[in-house]
Amino acid sequence: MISNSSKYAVKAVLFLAIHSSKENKIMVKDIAEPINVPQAYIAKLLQVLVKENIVSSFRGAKGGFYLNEENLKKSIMSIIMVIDGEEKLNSCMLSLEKCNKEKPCPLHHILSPSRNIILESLKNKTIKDLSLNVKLGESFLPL
Amino acid sequence: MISNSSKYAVKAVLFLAIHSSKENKIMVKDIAEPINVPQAYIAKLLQVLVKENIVSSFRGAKGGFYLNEENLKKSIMSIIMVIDGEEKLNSCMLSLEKCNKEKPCPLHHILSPSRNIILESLKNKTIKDLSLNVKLGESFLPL
DNA sequence: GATAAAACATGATAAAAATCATATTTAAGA
DNA sequence: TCTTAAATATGATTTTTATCATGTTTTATC
Repeated sequence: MISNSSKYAVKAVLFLAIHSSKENKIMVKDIAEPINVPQAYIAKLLQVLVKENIVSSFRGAKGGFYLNEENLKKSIMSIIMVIDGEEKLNSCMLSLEKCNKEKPCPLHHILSPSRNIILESLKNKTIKDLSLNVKLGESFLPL
Repeated sequence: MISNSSKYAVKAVLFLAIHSSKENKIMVKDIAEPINVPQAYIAKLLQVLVKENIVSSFRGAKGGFYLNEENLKKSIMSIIMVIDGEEKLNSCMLSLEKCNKEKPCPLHHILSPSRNIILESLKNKTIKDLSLNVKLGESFLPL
């Protein structure tokens, strides 16, 4: 349902949300190590996040990645959408193909309500929300 | 979180639950086609399900697959366990590695409750439960 | 300007998941 | 007991996902 890549991307973005700012850019190698993801791999993911306006970057010497206010307002869902694409997320869980309210598969009733709650949460929660959570000591990163 | 293989396995098992009996065995090719899964692929999955006592089979001419009463009592979870293994299911959703109640990742609070509901349902619902559901017209298979 | 430090772009490789193919064993029926 | 129909076993291929490598562009600093 949700790829490894998306998980990595979420980790990286939250790391940036907590540790970076426009004045304090962070370069890939200093993101990759603490979140425990191969550098070349997260570099690639960061590039698509930059292109999609979820992460900001600055090239050249003294460059690096950071999140601006606009970036911080993006939802967790938007990260996953950008990395995995919509179909993947919507065909998620166990739900078999072409399963919907009118013609539900045998698992639809069981999984759908929880699944919807999860999707809604991912849509509503912003990057800022979760980073605040970490700053308040209610959750932890990295793990 | 849950592999394609597991989805296929669940489809096949439910199909057998609805259409087979000890007196009416069904052979792979007559399972594969209606559930829309490659024959050789589902054949392999069925073999591990047989080995794990979730499906019954009979070799040779007039042979085929079917579910007996004992099989029907197995949970949906047990199918997934057998195909995907435990780790996969427990490291599921977005939860980052080594995330637990004591040291929750930033997504833990968001995902955990729904995730637990889903896992519990999968544990509690038997194959028979779901097939009954289909027989009563409350859900559909195949889709 | 020249140099160095960084992101960016692109493609190659490796590992895992999904799919296909083929040969072996078992049982029924003639 | 021979033939045929089925599951079973095993391994090969393909596709997808994850990872690695290398060259190019941009910017700060000397």
